[in-house]
Amino acid sequence: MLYALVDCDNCYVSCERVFNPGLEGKAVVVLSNNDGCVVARSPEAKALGIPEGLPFFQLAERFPGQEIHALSSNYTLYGDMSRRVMSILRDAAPDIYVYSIDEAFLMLDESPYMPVDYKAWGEALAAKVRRWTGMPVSIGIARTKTLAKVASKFAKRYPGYRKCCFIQTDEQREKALSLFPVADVWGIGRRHAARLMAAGVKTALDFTRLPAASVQKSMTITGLRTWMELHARDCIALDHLPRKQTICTSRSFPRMIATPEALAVPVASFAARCAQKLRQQKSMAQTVTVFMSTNPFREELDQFSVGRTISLPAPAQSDSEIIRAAHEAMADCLKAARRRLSLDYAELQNEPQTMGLRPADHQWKRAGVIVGGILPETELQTSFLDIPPVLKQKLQRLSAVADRINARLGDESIQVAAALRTADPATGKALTFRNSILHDRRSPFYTTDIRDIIGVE
DNA sequence: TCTGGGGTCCTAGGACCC
DNA sequence: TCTGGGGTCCTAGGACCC
Repeated sequence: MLYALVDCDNCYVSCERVFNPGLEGKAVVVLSNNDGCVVARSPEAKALGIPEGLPFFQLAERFPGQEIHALSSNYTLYGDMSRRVMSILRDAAPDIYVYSIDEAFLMLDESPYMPVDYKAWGEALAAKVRRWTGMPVSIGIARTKTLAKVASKFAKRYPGYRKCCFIQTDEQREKALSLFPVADVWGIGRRHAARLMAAGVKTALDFTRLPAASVQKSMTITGLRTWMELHARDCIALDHLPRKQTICTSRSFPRMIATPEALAVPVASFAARCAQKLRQQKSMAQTVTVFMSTNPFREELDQFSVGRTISLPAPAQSDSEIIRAAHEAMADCLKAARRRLSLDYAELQNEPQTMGLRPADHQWKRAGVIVGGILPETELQTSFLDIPPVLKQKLQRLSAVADRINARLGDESIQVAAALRTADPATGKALTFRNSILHDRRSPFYTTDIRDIIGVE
């Protein structure tokens, strides 16, 4: 068995360039939600030394006079481009595992009777993806997934590989690992890398020469698996988990929020989105967690973060059941926050100079909803603790109808009123939490909205 | 003024039971 | 004065990924 890792080069930037060739050869960055910080960079932007995660507002300060194109993220576009790339990969190999929006593992058979020149096969596949979608990809092929990752980095870095690197022999493996920084190995993160470097373990090859027992001791079984994979022993399983075990929707707010009424809107929106994801993967949840935190960058303000979990009376997947539980959990969170504040208040009363001062409410910067205890959707089980079965079925059907309308007319064409804000004073249009998120620099929905289709003049 | 989001896995340690 | 032991379950926190 061989693994081919197909990795899109600078995925988000490449998506933008397909439809805006003027960005070719320029320093381009794509920003997170609310245009918060840099999440993707073109090679030119990397060459300028722009770090990943740099707050957008520091970009102009840190790189004055540079021509840098900064774009809001357009996940609709990236998701659609990803789907196109993956469908080509699915034609190339029957067994494929989509690992993330920009990566997939292809499982390749090796037959002694019909040997395949996988190096040439990979080069042709990369060229085909590029020609059909405009997306540049790099392909690494090896006996384990960790080694395939290493190979793909070589394919990306050196044009001589023509977008495909095959680590075939032991000799090639050792050579590659001796040139590969230990910090870049899949599964070795910042913490472990720093410790290894300090101990003089600099390359992936150095790492493979450590005794297995000491690797397990300091990096648990997870680290040992990585060690074995680098020794060409296939041991990291990609669990084909069709259903996620938890589903989370969370966002930072463009401005901080202090009142429960204002917080209830995004929380309902997150809950509805979680419910929608549940229905998409044909699951039901047994618990709903809400968490929220203040702005850690505003050190002068009172800091607090809190999360509370509600157990549902029976598994649920409808918008209204999940939202109701989320609001209950949110109320618990706020109660805990208030308790904290009144403790602080009591302490303040003991200090003569602050006596009589009332601590201000927390200013929330970020919140989220997690649904857990996920079970496959089955026949509705009746439980005497649950809402009446007739009502439950009605709520299910209501959500299903909403899903169909949104599938046909676009997301958020119809939604639960609790996730709505007041009308936008300028346009009179209902303003949802989601379209209150800032994305001033977003490209058009070239591939998914007929109004945004590219024109030729 | 402005600082991302969504997951998984592993382990230590506490709660609880007998 | 002396203050069990072993098992299981759960959770929080840390580490990692993209």
